[in-house]
Amino acid sequence: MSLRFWLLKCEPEAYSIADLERDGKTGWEGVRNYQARNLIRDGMQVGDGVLFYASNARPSGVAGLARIVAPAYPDATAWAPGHAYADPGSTPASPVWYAIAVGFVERFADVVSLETLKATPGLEAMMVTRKGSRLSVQPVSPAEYAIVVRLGRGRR
DNA sequence: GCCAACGTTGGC
DNA sequence: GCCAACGTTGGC
Repeated sequence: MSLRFWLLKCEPEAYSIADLERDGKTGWEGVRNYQARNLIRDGMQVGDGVLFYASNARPSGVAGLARIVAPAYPDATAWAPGHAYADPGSTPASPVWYAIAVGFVERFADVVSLETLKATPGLEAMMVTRKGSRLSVQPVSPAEYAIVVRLGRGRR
């Protein structure tokens, strides 16, 4: 199966591309939206490319690249007592929520801002450029991924 | 901090 | 199953 591409959103205050660079890889946990869950559990494969998107940032935008480094696994934070993302509906025997392991690839010298994404031909259909798109896990086409990588590396 | 857009919840 | 109320997201 050929590689797929994704956009993952996170607020830098919670976890930034610099944190991922430091850690090398991280568990992308705490997703509590069914559409996003389905993409993680059913769509992501090891080796897939990830646009690391910083939301609620100045500016918001794609801060770098990552890669899926392990298959999806049940999100144990759902049944961790007192955890901020605890969900009594999800149990080890019957997990509802899934997480994915993401590895650092590259940090862009400059964030490719949402404003730039919106203004770049070829990205009109990209979910993140559409008004009101709140999904924290989004599919990205190979062509869109290539365009954003080019923007991030400063070549036009 | 504001608030529009969206997803979820729950009464009926 | 409808839909109003509510909570959250996220750009600005």
